[in-house]
Amino acid sequence: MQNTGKRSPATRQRLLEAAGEVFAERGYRDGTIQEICRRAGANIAAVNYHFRDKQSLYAEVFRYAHQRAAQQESGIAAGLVAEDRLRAYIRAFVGRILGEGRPAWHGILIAREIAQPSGMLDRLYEEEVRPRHEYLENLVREIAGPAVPRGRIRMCVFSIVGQCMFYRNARPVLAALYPKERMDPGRIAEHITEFSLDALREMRRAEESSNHG
Amino acid sequence: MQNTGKRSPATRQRLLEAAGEVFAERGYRDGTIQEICRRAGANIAAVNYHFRDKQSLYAEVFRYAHQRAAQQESGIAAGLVAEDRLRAYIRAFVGRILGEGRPAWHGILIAREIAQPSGMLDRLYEEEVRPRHEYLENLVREIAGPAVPRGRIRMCVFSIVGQCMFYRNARPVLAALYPKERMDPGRIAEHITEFSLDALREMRRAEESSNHG
Amino acid sequence: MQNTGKRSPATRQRLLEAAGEVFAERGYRDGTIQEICRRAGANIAAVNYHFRDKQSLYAEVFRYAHQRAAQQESGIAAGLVAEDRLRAYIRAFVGRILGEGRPAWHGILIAREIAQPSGMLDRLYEEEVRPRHEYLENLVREIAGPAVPRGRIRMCVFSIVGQCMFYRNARPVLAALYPKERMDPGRIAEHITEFSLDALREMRRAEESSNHG
Amino acid sequence: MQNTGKRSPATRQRLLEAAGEVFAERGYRDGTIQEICRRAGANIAAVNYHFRDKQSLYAEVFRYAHQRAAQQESGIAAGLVAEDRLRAYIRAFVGRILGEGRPAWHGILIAREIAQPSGMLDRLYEEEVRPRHEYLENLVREIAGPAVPRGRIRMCVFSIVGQCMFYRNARPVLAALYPKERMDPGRIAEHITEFSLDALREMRRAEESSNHG
DNA sequence: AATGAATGAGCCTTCATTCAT
DNA sequence: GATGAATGAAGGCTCATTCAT
Repeated sequence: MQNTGKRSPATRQRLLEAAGEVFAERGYRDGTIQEICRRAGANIAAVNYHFRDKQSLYAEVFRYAHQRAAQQESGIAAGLVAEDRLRAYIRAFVGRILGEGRPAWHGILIAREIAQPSGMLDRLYEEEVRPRHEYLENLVREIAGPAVPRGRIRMCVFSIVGQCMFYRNARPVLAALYPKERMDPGRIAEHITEFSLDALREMRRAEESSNHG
Repeated sequence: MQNTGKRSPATRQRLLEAAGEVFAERGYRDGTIQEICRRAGANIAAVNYHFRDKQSLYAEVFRYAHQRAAQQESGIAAGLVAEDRLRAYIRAFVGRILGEGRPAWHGILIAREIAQPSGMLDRLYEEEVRPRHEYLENLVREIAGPAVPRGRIRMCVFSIVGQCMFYRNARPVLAALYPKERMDPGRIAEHITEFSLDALREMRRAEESSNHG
Repeated sequence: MQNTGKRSPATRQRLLEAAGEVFAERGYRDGTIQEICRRAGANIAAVNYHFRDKQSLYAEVFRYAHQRAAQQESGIAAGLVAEDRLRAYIRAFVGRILGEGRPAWHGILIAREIAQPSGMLDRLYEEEVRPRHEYLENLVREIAGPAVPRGRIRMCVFSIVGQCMFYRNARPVLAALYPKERMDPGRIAEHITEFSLDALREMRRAEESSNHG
Repeated sequence: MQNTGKRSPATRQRLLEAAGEVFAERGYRDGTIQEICRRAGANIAAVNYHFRDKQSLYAEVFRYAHQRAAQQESGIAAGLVAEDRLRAYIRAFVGRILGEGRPAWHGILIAREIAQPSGMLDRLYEEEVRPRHEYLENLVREIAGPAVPRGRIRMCVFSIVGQCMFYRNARPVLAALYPKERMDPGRIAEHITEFSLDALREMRRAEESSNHG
């Protein structure tokens, strides 16, 4: 019916893209297989044929998105000083979060899963979240200095990530509160970087003066 | 069957409490009326009897929670200097977010709504979120100084709120990544306060030196 | 739509009767809930409301049929000599098997379950089959005499039950092979009784002569 | 994927064998084409390719099984006296029923069809069942004598066949009721033969005495 | 001759909602 | 005021079948 003419050898991929969109828009439960198949131009039984289950499709969507994201993220900012690497990282993070990346629904999906975990995130945590946190931990350690205790470092990472994620999670709120303002990823990233660098530098200063004094 | 004997004039309230819990745990769609009525010890038709709709019940739950929260939140920290008022505010915010407050599900519900808005938040935004943001804006303005432009001030508010909210949204992630660590609201609030104050003070310093220099 | 007018307080029972018929006619898998509800004049969701599951309904049908059968079967043939009790038993058994009893589908259902056990028969075996076999064992023992070994007695019970069940299981075959003949339960029961008594009496004679000789 | 290399001209036969097993295990409706093709190592479209239908495959399975059985069954017991021919026949029948024959699923399939006729048995009845019944009728006539009326003879055949079939149909029941006992085809056949011969001989005696007296 | 991707019908189940009591 | 039996719509899933290759 739909999709007449060619044979579309990549129904599976179209299903993944459609499922990503639908799940991002409506959530896992509200996103129906019918809608997914409709958008993919496929039969209603296509999901069950290519993936086994709605749930398996959901898991596969995450794997697919992660894979696509990994293809895009290149070695940004190799060989820069720590502060500039932090700046680059935040810029990329905020950019991706505000929908500049390719699979626009990836971030939304992750935010959803974080708000209402469905149990299929254990792998996601290890593959996506932990590497990021460890990368940031090293960066923050370099900037804040070796004297800052580990727990402090970690909370600084949380502070940075929290500032970035805020623009993802609170987007509808911000749109409602300040409807006129445009979200400029560059400006946001610049602010977060400055805000955080100020705090980290001050932390190093305080730590050093308290130790060396 | 349940609730024999008395007339239970407070069925309505028990339904609200039960609905709050259920919606917080399972979300709007996954939270079934049957479960809500079961927990409230009420008949399955009670929801449609007392409230008109599942949706109306949902809206009423928000109104109810806001009302309860308003009863609790008193005028904390009146008459302190700005930095201490910020400290007090963050402490209260983080405390409430980490489940120290009474209706434990209130914060969860809001976080859910933010992640997946169902359209009944317009009122919520105006009644709950905007006052908080405006209060914080004034605080940040006081600390950062009058020279900082408005957009900057606003983003600082976002940075503060983002740091706090992170511990709500990312709770399951953090529990998975760092299972051994305990979340201490006091320590967290202290860190966020210091981190933010460092940044704000530095901002004032930079702004003043660039203007007065 | 159906069932207008009264309120039909016994939808549950009508569902049980309808389910009994449908499962007997079509089997568990082929018997659809839709057909059951249609015959019961109930909504398609009625099965799920009154019973939880199709499977639970199926189990309940067996319980219900057993209960109805127990109400009917009275203490037939108390105080008769063994041979006449056997005659009475076979007559009742064949009569029930050939559909003279009330829930005509009960026997069919059991035959079906025996041909393709669905796992919910463990209870059935203990409650229905074992008592019958033990009753018959005692009867056969009385007739064949104490000298016949236990295994032999048991196989005689199987011979009797087998002859009776044949008219249930092979009904369609017989109807196809001998379409003109009518199945007369009385004549059948009389034949089985004579056939079996002849064999049992001969067994006693042989046993006694071989022992006492 | 499966079955690479060769051309597998015997796919059709493998499908028949697999279908026989699957239909015997699960029944017609529950036995899926997918399972059949999987076991036969064939493509999922193979059934619809080699046979037209699932139903046609089912019919073909019966024809195939009958053909195999016919190849095996030779002219047992030619030239014996009637009683010994009956003994031989019962022994062969019970042996086949208890799974000693080659296509183990053949008997199960027939038992299934008898319990739940699917309409494709008309041929089966004529080709398999009627010859057996006629053979037995002649045997019983010889043993019971010419004076016994035809209806009586026929019911004796039913008694014999019923005793044998019982061990097929009631197998799971017996396994549940008497789990320790082993089914010995030889002993069973011997019992059925003796039980029946006793009854038939007595019948001849009674008939003769009542007629000639 | 044979494949496997794709189809569409149909089933079981869930769930919010209504209605007579 | 409150109950609970009953409803109907909709979703996920299975499965036999078809079609282009």
